[in-house]
Parts: sequence; C-alpha cells; structure tokens
Amino acid sequence: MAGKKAFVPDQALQQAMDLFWERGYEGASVEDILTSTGLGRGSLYATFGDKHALYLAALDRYGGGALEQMRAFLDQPGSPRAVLEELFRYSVDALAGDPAHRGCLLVNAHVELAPHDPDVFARVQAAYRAAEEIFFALLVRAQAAGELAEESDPRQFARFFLGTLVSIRVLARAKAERVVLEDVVNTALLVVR
Amino acid sequence: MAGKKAFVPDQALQQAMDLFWERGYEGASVEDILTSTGLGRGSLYATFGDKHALYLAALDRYGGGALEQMRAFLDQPGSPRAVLEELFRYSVDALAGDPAHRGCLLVNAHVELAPHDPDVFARVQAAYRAAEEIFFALLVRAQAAGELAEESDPRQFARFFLGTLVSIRVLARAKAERVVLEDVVNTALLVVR
DNA sequence: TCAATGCTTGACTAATCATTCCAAGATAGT
DNA sequence: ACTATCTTGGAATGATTAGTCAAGCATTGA
Repeated sequence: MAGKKAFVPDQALQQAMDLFWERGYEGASVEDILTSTGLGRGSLYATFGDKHALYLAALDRYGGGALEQMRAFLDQPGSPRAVLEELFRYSVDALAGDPAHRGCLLVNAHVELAPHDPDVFARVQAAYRAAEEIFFALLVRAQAAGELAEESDPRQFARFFLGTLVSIRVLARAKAERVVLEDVVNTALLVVR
Repeated sequence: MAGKKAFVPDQALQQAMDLFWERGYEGASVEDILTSTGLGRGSLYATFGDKHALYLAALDRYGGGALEQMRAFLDQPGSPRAVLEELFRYSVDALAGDPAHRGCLLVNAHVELAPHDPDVFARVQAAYRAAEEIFFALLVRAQAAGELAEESDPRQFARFFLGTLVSIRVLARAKAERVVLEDVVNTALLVVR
C-alpha cells in the first residue's frame, strides 16, 4: 500500500493526542505512537515533523476544540448563572465519565512541560487566558442581569472560576469520585448565589 | 575523601527533591542529580536505592513537611475562619514568592506520574486525603462556632477547599501573577462568609 | 500498458538513559 | 603504623530513546 496516503492525517493526530493525553509527553514514546496510529516511522516524520511538533499539533487540536465548546455554552441564551452551571456540569460529566482518568491535556501539558518548554507554555497560557475571558464575559452579563452583586469584580470571579475549572481537571486525574467534583463545583457556584 | 560519609544524606535528599520539584521525574536525570547533590554514582545508589526510590523518598519528605505545616495552622487558636484565611495567605505567599514557579511537588508528581505509577499514586492520594481531613476538621469547628451555616455540609466544603488549594498550586506553576492567586483565594473564602 | 510520483517500510545511527561494578583512596580503630 | 572497612568516582553495560535514510512498491495519469 503506497502511492497515495494510506492514512488520514487528522485521524492519526487524534490518536497521537489521545496517547499524549493519557501518558504525557515523555511517557508516550515514538514507538508507542507508531503502534497506536498504525503508521510507519517515515510517514510520521514526513507528516508532522518530529515528536515535539506532533505534540504541539495535538495541543492545538485539543485547545481549539475545548475553547469552541466553552464558547458554545457562552452563546447559549438563558441566565448567565444557568449557563455557568451547565458549563460546569458538562465538564464534570466529561471528566468523571472518562474511565482512563486522563484529566485535561492542557493542564497535564502545563504541569509536565510548560516551565521549561516555551512553545507549550505559550499555548497553555493562551488557553488559560481565553478561558478566563469567556468567564469574564459571562460574569459581566451576569452583573448586568443582576445575578452578580454590583460591588463584585467580574475579573476576580473569572479568575476564581478558571481556578475551579483547573482544580476539577486535576482532581479527575487523581481518580477522584464524581461526587468530589460535584462538591467542588456546587460549592464554587455558591459565590454567585 | 572517603572512609566515612562525605555528605549528609538528608541534605542530598533535599537537593534531589528540589530538582524533582522543578523539573519533574523524567526531566531530572540521574546525571543531573549527581551534579546537583555533588555525590558520586556509587554513593547515590548505595544510599537511596535507585532513582524511583529516591523520588519516593523526596515525595515522603515533601508530603510530611507540608502536612505538618497545615496541621500547625489547624492547631492555632482563633476563629476557624481566620485560620483558614491565614492558611491560604501563607500558601499564596509561598507559591508567588518562588521565582522558579515550581508549584507543588505532590501535585506535579500526581499529574505527571500518578496515573501509571501505583507508588506515587498511593502517596498523592494519601496527601490529598490528609489535607481534606484537615479542612474537614476545621470546618466542623467553624460550624460549631457558628461561622458555617448549620445546613452546610463540612465534607462538601472540605473538598472544595482542597480543590482551591490544588488550583492555586497549578496556577502558580503556570507563572500566574500573585494577584490571580489572591483573587482565587479571596473568592473561595466568600463561601464561608 | 508503462513510467513517474511519492508514500511506506524497516534497518540503521547516534545519543542518552538508568544501573552495575570495580579499582583506588581515605578514614577509624587498634 | 597498620589493617580492615567503607566511600568514591569513573568506566562499562545494555536497554531505550528520537530521528535518518534508502530501497521498494502501489497508485496515478498518460
């Protein structure tokens, strides 16, 4: 089999991403990726460059999807408070429903590599900032709708909810039970009640 | 120089711990540890076993110190709410004051290794549980002192504060500014006001 | 049918990894 | 001063790593 590509690059990227997600950057060897994606060495290096570039591509793919999903919630009609609730419930479902307890690829990447890998750092930083801005926009709306006290600072609350989002992602990787994630979220949501 | 130990094992462990803390398990090679601690190959293997055992020893040392510190706060007299505040302020100070932005060794270990390393997993799990229990005890006291509503569940709140503790540790490793950590903590503390 | 394109395959390289081992040397007790 | 004991540091080992490369072959277009 040769002549034209015998694999779908996007599919291979997805599988590589899953592997990085589960095992981390150092934990997933090129050999593992080859086995998992089913493609040969030459194909991988010709398509994605090297391991590091492949990892960055996986991060981009993941980050893009995650932010898109968050924005989909943001654009939903309805009370900002309800949107916030739904966003967190959805997140808890996804995290607790993952039998591999992978947590979040971006958070994992950040803890493992960001301090010493500028490329990874830039991507994680951008993702965090984008998430914070989404929360910020939502909280401004909430304040306008009277669901957040006038004297409260939307920026401060946005940072807090970003922290909440991060914390459940980390706890999920520690195989925390669903009820733990729910307790964290339910308590966090009290601050806008 | 030989005959009797030319190094203090506890000091070497401290330096190895610092290196693991900053670079992670895979990121710190035995060569690096040798350079950093200043001791020879033979000495390291004779004293600590192998790299993995050394890492576990570093985790134990770190975890022991961290929990001791938390318990010191717990045993302080004064209103539970004030104790909670002090505990978080101290934590923010330590995290934001670290120029290397290392975050928390236990959290880092957990994200990098816990899913595939049973020994690491057990230690992290134990540390999380211990921290949760400390929060729980504090919140029970708070409830008795009328600082936490009767209908509130101390277990739920303990989990929430554990999540808060984790989140600022992760954000600190992302080189978040001090004000971000303060916003997270200040907002979290609102739930007991 | 045939040639050209370019993807696939697997062997190969070179570097790095953790770990073992031993010869050399320094100390402590007698 | 001498010997036994233990530490030391570097050489050697073998496994594993990421990355390269050339030979082969299926597909495509004529």
